[in-house]
Amino acid sequence: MNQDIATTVFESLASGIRLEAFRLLVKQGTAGMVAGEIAATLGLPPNNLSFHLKGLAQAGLVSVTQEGRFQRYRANLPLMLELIAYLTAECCGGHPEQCAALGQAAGCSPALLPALQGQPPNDQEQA
Amino acid sequence: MNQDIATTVFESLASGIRLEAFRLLVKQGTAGMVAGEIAATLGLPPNNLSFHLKGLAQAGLVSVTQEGRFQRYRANLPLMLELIAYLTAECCGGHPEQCAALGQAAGCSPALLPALQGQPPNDQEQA
DNA sequence: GCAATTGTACAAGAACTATTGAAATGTATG
DNA sequence: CATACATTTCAATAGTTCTTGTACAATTGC
Repeated sequence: MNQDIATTVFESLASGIRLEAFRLLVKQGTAGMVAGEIAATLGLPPNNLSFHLKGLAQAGLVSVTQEGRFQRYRANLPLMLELIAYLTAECCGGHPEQCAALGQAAGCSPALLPALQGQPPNDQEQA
Repeated sequence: MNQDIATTVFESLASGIRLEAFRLLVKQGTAGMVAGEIAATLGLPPNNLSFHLKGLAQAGLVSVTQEGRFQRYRANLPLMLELIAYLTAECCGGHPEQCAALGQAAGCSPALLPALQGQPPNDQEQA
């Protein structure tokens, strides 16, 4: 993870259409969805959705697989985890207990946490 | 958390300048930094930085406190946690074990995790 | 009250992004 | 081989964002 990748990812999620498409794919998990399904679910013209899915794919947030004449899209969760780690790197200048005074967030994330906890804090490649 | 807030936050972090400013403030923790310090650290013209800090503040990612003639900025970590929860809401369609096959992310985030784990998965306000 | 310092607000131009419609690509089917 | 289907690509337009320079407001100290 570096600044370029991070800004690209954020830029990708800065559009309501791309954000909804990504969240929809997160919900589907490894099953993913084909382009037409996504367009129908979100009520969007296929060419417009294709434009945004392309952006998500270039940012690495989704992956694409061809299935006959369908294109199946899947969310890339590991990238999100890297991004979170990048954002909170060296957080609170070595006094992370300051960050612990929080009380929100839910969803499915608990399932993601073991992966986070298994790693000791380490420096990113920042200068 | 809703789509509007989420896109605003992502939009805020989609600029390299704002991303670096936010990460810098995350590192400072509750101490925060005054505008001039941030501008000097990032090597930016004060008016340009002010423009971007304003965007971060409007998105809620940073808070501002006046200290005499200084403006002290601090990162808003709880908002980031809400955002992460929003992104991963209902992830994998009720089969979150699919998400567990990850292995990355680090930094200070382990300190943030108890806050996440304390909550059972629940629905967001999406339709 | 006056000047210096810190920080923000405003305006203009260049660059970028989003949406739409039409056409093209590639795959399955009769 | 011809047709229908799923998706992408291209071109044009409209709107938005970023950067720079200048001007303004607020606080401090004499």
